[in-house]
Amino acid sequence: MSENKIRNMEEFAALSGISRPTVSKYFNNPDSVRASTRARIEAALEEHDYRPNIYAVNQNRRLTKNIGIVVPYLADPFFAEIARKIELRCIEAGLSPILFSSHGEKDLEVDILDSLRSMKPAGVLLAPLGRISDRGVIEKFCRDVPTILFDSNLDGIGEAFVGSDNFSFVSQSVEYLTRSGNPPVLFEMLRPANPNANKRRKAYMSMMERLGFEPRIFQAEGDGWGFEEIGFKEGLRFLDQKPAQTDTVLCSNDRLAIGFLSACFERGIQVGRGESCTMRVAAHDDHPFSRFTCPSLTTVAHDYDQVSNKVIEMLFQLIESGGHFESRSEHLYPAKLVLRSSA
Amino acid sequence: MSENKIRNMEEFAALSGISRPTVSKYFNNPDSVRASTRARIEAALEEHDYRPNIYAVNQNRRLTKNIGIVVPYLADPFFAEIARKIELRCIEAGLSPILFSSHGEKDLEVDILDSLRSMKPAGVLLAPLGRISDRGVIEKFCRDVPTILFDSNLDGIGEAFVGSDNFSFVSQSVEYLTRSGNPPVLFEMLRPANPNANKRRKAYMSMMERLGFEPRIFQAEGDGWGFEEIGFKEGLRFLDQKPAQTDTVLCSNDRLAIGFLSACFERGIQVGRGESCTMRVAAHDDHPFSRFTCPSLTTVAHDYDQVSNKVIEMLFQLIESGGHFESRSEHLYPAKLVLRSSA
DNA sequence: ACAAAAACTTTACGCGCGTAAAGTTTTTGT
DNA sequence: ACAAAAACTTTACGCGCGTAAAGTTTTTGT
Repeated sequence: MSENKIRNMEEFAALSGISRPTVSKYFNNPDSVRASTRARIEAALEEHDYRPNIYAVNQNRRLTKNIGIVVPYLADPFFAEIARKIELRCIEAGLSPILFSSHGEKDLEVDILDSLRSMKPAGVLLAPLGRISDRGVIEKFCRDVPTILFDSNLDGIGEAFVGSDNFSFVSQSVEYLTRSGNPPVLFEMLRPANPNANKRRKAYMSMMERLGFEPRIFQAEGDGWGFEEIGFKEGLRFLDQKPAQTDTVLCSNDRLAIGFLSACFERGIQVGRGESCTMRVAAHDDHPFSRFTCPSLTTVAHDYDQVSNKVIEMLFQLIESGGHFESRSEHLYPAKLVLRSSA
Repeated sequence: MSENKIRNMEEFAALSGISRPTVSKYFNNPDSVRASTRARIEAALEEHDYRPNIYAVNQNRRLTKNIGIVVPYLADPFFAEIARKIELRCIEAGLSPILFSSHGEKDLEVDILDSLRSMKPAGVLLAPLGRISDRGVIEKFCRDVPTILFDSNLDGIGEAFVGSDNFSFVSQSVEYLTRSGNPPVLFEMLRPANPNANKRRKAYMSMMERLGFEPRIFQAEGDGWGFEEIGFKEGLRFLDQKPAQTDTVLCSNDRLAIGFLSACFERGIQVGRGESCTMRVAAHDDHPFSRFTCPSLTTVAHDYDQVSNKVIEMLFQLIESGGHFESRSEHLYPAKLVLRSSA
């Protein structure tokens, strides 16, 4: 590796003995040049380490190879995990993923879409905030930029939606809980940050009806993304109700359940299937920490791999189709019951 | 907002009635033009929504306004949290933060630095992987790109280091535990992913010596960033040792403790200060979930705000100094003991 | 061995901006 | 009100690349 720095493609082309337009062609697609010239260019690349100026490249391309990935709240390990999977797949495919988090704030989501728009990305994978999203802004964005929604759906927006099937989550948890004990009360947020929560409530209602039980819902107060805190505080309020409503609680998601379990512990209530236990708790999502709660949490798991694979597959299809699909499709993946100790 | 799209700054300048060089000046620094012309430009901006092409802008600037933020493992909520704070501060200051996660992989860290180098960032905030980092690559990167290290230090690399004082963590936890009960055994990883762990071990040794107790260390097997799993599995191994070593355990970090508490629960061991409890557990970091473990975890907290503020302050100083400091400085912030129920 | 096809070179222009230089207008300070 | 300073306009060039067009060399297939 010689130390003389190369300023631009012109200089590099001269050193490699290949003309600049051909070198340019190579960087756009190494397979588009003859094997012998490719070898010469790569030999020169070994010697001199040169990389095309990404800004000059992107200025002249209609679309870049950038992929915007937007999640609503990165401090939630669930999103960190799925973002990680998607990122790695993009890198493998020679694309440049750029990760953004809306941090639970509507304005920040708008700002992110704004700067994404000026980045001319080949595609955007957007998990919207949901209930509090500025629907108009997102709709307009999706008309300008090829976008696939994931995790939470906004009807009719984006080229496609990929996510888990909320009915599948709830049907499995309700079915299991009713089969193995008393029917569950649903513990959820009064004003959920995420539209999946609404779908889960509806699924709970319909499942309970189908099984011939009366649905009962406890709605926790509190806003924002501090679900554990809400689950804890409102869990205490729930537990302190007299008379006790039930011995079986189904939390809308694992993060609420983590707080709820903490409230049970605080009140000295033993949770689980054992004889000495007076409460059963289950939830949905299979959060990375659910294996380590006390007791470990019985939950229903997303199929991370299926969802992230499908997101990537749809993204590639979208890019090949020139950024637009004939019709919008929705892809829902079933969830898997994970039996642990809490119910 | 009229709908005719503006192609470039030339067109926008014409519409605003101001010459293009002055408009360019405005976008670089709105305060550098007369108030009256600024008003005219901003009036036109209201009407026509135009934004300079970032690629053309960045091509011509020696340095961009991009700030690279690199963390070792984003699925760890601790890093998600500190990244969030730093990101928001950059946005406030008119910079463009770009977040990367090494996902615990050496090669990915190298790739990230590689692509950051070609992005001509005004500055980079790097929390390196640590023990497994390719030290040579990072050293070379820091010579080319103005970089501030945070969270974990690499001696002599980067323009400055900002982080928490590991000795402060351990001195407070050990002091508290010895004062209120039996001296603690340190529960740590045999091959910690992070150099902070080594500093904590040394601090533990010296604190125990100073207080006149014999240091005892349990080293958990296992590699990678799945700390909870390691804490759980090796926690079981620790608890099953006969004879029992101690009733007081100090985990090197909270994520190990989350797994360890789960192991205690599994073995039916009651943890806490109460009369019926047979084990005390404490740790370090004040992980976002530590408030919701069962029992809630006594730990020592990073001063997130101080650290992230200082990181940002040093970044701004670095940019003003033209990317280089006269001498490398290290800034360590003391931690704060957080008493909860586990010890 | 030959023609056709493919891949290359040479030349040239354009992308959308930063920015320098020279000249003009507006503002500032007394 | 006046000169000096500041801010502007006009003109022009450069950044590092993509890419088109015309001409040349190399490869391919028979």
